[in-house]
Amino acid sequence: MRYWLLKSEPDVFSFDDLKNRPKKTEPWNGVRNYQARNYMRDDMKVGDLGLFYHSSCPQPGVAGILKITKAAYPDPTQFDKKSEYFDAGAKPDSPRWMMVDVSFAADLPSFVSLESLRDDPMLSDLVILKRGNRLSITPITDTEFKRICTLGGLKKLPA
DNA sequence: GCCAACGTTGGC
DNA sequence: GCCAACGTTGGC
Repeated sequence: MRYWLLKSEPDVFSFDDLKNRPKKTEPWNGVRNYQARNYMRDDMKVGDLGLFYHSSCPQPGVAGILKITKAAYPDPTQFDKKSEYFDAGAKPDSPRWMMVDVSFAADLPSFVSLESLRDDPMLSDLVILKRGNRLSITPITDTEFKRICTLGGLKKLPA
Protein backbone atom coordinates (compact mmCIF):
# COMPACT_ATOMS: atom_id res chain seq x y z
CA MET A 1 0.00 0.00 0.00
CA ARG A 2 0.99 3.57 -0.52
CA TYR A 3 0.75 6.82 1.38
CA TRP A 4 -0.50 10.18 0.14
CA LEU A 5 -0.94 13.79 1.07
CA LEU A 6 -4.17 15.43 -0.06
CA LYS A 7 -4.73 19.16 0.15
CA SER A 8 -8.06 20.77 0.81
CA GLU A 9 -9.12 24.25 1.75
CA PRO A 10 -10.82 23.86 5.13
CA ASP A 11 -13.30 26.61 4.28
CA VAL A 12 -14.51 24.35 1.49
CA PHE A 13 -14.02 20.92 3.02
CA SER A 14 -12.13 20.28 6.25
CA PHE A 15 -10.95 17.18 8.05
CA ASP A 16 -13.72 17.69 10.60
CA ASP A 17 -16.22 17.84 7.75
CA LEU A 18 -15.00 14.45 6.58
CA LYS A 19 -15.05 13.04 10.08
CA ASN A 20 -18.55 14.24 10.77
CA ARG A 21 -20.18 13.12 7.55
CA PRO A 22 -23.08 10.80 8.21
CA LYS A 23 -22.08 8.83 5.14
CA LYS A 24 -19.07 6.66 5.65
CA THR A 25 -17.34 7.87 2.53
CA GLU A 26 -16.97 11.05 0.52
CA PRO A 27 -15.93 11.71 -3.07
CA TRP A 28 -12.69 13.65 -3.45
CA ASN A 29 -14.01 15.66 -6.37
CA GLY A 30 -12.86 18.80 -8.12
CA VAL A 31 -9.27 17.83 -8.88
CA ARG A 32 -8.44 19.58 -12.17
CA ASN A 33 -4.76 18.91 -12.58
CA TYR A 34 -3.46 16.14 -14.80
CA GLN A 35 -0.63 14.99 -12.58
CA ALA A 36 -2.87 14.79 -9.52
CA ARG A 37 -5.47 12.97 -11.60
CA ASN A 38 -2.88 10.48 -12.78
CA TYR A 39 -1.85 9.71 -9.22
CA MET A 40 -5.46 8.94 -8.37
CA ARG A 41 -6.14 7.00 -11.54
CA ASP A 42 -2.94 4.99 -11.74
CA ASP A 43 -1.54 4.61 -8.26
CA MET A 44 -4.19 5.02 -5.59
CA LYS A 45 -5.60 1.79 -4.25
CA VAL A 46 -8.36 1.01 -1.80
CA GLY A 47 -6.80 0.85 1.65
CA ASP A 48 -4.10 3.41 0.97
CA LEU A 49 -3.75 6.00 3.72
CA GLY A 50 -3.49 9.74 3.28
CA LEU A 51 -2.73 12.85 5.28
CA PHE A 52 -5.51 15.44 5.14
CA TYR A 53 -3.72 18.77 4.66
CA HIS A 54 -5.38 22.16 5.18
CA SER A 55 -4.19 24.76 2.68
CA SER A 56 -4.96 28.42 1.92
CA CYS A 57 -6.02 29.08 5.48
CA PRO A 58 -4.74 30.83 8.61
CA GLN A 59 -3.13 27.63 9.91
CA PRO A 60 -1.87 25.40 7.13
CA GLY A 61 -0.86 21.87 8.06
CA VAL A 62 -1.89 18.25 8.53
CA ALA A 63 -5.19 17.86 10.34
CA GLY A 64 -5.80 14.12 10.28
CA ILE A 65 -5.66 10.82 8.47
CA LEU A 66 -7.96 9.45 5.80
CA LYS A 67 -8.15 6.24 3.86
CA ILE A 68 -9.00 5.49 0.26
CA THR A 69 -12.27 3.60 0.08
CA LYS A 70 -12.94 3.52 -3.67
CA ALA A 71 -10.56 3.47 -6.62
CA ALA A 72 -10.65 6.17 -9.30
CA TYR A 73 -13.81 6.73 -11.32
CA PRO A 74 -15.10 9.67 -13.38
CA ASP A 75 -15.81 12.86 -11.40
CA PRO A 76 -19.46 13.75 -12.23
CA THR A 77 -18.94 17.45 -11.52
CA GLN A 78 -17.05 17.76 -14.82
CA PHE A 79 -20.36 17.19 -16.67
CA ASP A 80 -22.45 19.49 -14.46
CA LYS A 81 -22.89 22.90 -16.03
CA LYS A 82 -23.89 24.35 -12.68
CA SER A 83 -20.76 23.12 -10.96
CA GLU A 84 -17.70 25.30 -10.55
CA TYR A 85 -15.78 22.23 -11.66
CA PHE A 86 -17.62 21.94 -14.99
CA ASP A 87 -15.36 21.23 -17.96
CA ALA A 88 -16.88 21.70 -21.41
CA GLY A 89 -14.12 19.57 -22.90
CA ALA A 90 -15.13 16.49 -20.93
CA LYS A 91 -17.82 14.17 -22.24
CA PRO A 92 -19.48 11.24 -20.48
CA ASP A 93 -18.10 8.80 -23.05
CA SER A 94 -14.63 10.28 -22.68
CA PRO A 95 -14.26 11.66 -19.17
CA ARG A 96 -11.25 13.81 -18.46
CA TRP A 97 -11.28 14.00 -14.66
CA MET A 98 -11.31 11.25 -12.09
CA MET A 99 -11.83 11.06 -8.37
CA VAL A 100 -11.55 8.54 -5.56
CA ASP A 101 -13.68 8.11 -2.46
CA VAL A 102 -12.16 8.66 0.96
CA SER A 103 -13.22 8.26 4.56
CA PHE A 104 -12.04 9.23 8.00
CA ALA A 105 -9.29 6.93 9.25
CA ALA A 106 -7.85 8.46 12.43
CA ASP A 107 -7.48 11.66 14.39
CA LEU A 108 -4.14 13.20 15.11
CA PRO A 109 -3.96 14.19 18.78
CA SER A 110 -2.23 17.39 17.73
CA PHE A 111 -2.31 19.40 14.51
CA VAL A 112 0.98 19.27 12.58
CA SER A 113 1.62 22.77 11.26
CA LEU A 114 3.38 23.57 8.02
CA GLU A 115 6.05 25.24 10.11
CA SER A 116 6.73 22.05 12.06
CA LEU A 117 6.92 20.09 8.80
CA ARG A 118 9.51 22.53 7.53
CA ASP A 119 11.46 22.39 10.76
CA ASP A 120 11.84 18.61 10.73
CA PRO A 121 15.06 17.34 9.11
CA MET A 122 13.42 13.97 8.44
CA LEU A 123 10.87 15.65 6.19
CA SER A 124 13.22 17.69 4.02
CA ASP A 125 12.23 15.73 0.90
CA LEU A 126 8.50 16.14 1.38
CA VAL A 127 7.09 17.11 -2.00
CA ILE A 128 4.79 19.87 -0.80
CA LEU A 129 7.71 21.63 0.89
CA LYS A 130 9.56 21.97 -2.40
CA ARG A 131 9.68 25.41 -3.82
CA GLY A 132 6.78 26.27 -6.04
CA ASN A 133 4.99 22.97 -5.61
CA ARG A 134 1.26 23.29 -6.00
CA LEU A 135 0.15 19.71 -6.51
CA SER A 136 -2.97 18.94 -4.50
CA ILE A 137 -2.21 15.22 -4.38
CA THR A 138 1.31 13.95 -3.79
CA PRO A 139 2.78 10.60 -2.80
CA ILE A 140 4.74 10.41 0.43
CA THR A 141 6.99 7.65 1.71
CA ASP A 142 6.01 5.36 4.56
CA THR A 143 8.84 6.91 6.56
CA GLU A 144 7.41 10.38 6.02
CA PHE A 145 3.92 9.18 6.85
CA LYS A 146 5.03 7.58 10.09
CA ARG A 147 7.11 10.59 11.04
CA ILE A 148 4.19 12.98 10.61
CA CYS A 149 1.96 10.65 12.61
CA THR A 150 4.53 10.79 15.38
CA LEU A 151 4.70 14.58 15.19
CA GLY A 152 0.92 14.55 15.52
CA GLY A 153 1.16 12.56 18.73
CA LEU A 154 -0.21 9.35 17.31
CA LYS A 155 1.21 6.34 19.13
CA LYS A 156 -0.37 3.59 17.09
CA LEU A 157 -0.58 3.84 13.33
CA PRO A 158 -3.95 3.25 11.70
CA ALA A 159 -4.34 -0.11 10.00
C1' DG B 1 6.26 23.54 -31.47
C1' DC B 2 7.16 28.04 -29.43
C1' DC B 3 6.08 31.32 -26.11
C1' DA B 4 3.53 35.33 -24.24
C1' DA B 5 -0.48 36.11 -21.72
C1' DC B 6 -3.42 34.74 -18.44
C1' DG B 7 -5.40 32.26 -14.44
C1' DT B 8 -4.59 29.72 -10.22
C1' DT B 9 -2.28 28.27 -6.06
C1' DG B 10 -0.97 29.11 -1.57
C1' DG B 11 2.11 31.05 1.91
C1' DC B 12 2.83 35.26 4.00
C1' DG C 1 -3.69 42.04 -0.72
C1' DC C 2 0.81 40.71 -2.52
C1' DC C 3 3.53 38.02 -5.30
C1' DA C 4 6.35 34.02 -6.83
C1' DA C 5 5.76 29.93 -9.20
C1' DC C 6 3.47 27.05 -12.03
C1' DG C 7 -0.06 25.14 -15.54
C1' DT C 8 -2.91 26.08 -19.44
C1' DT C 9 -4.37 28.44 -23.50
C1' DG C 10 -4.15 30.11 -28.00
C1' DG C 11 -2.04 32.79 -31.78
C1' DC C 12 1.47 32.20 -34.91
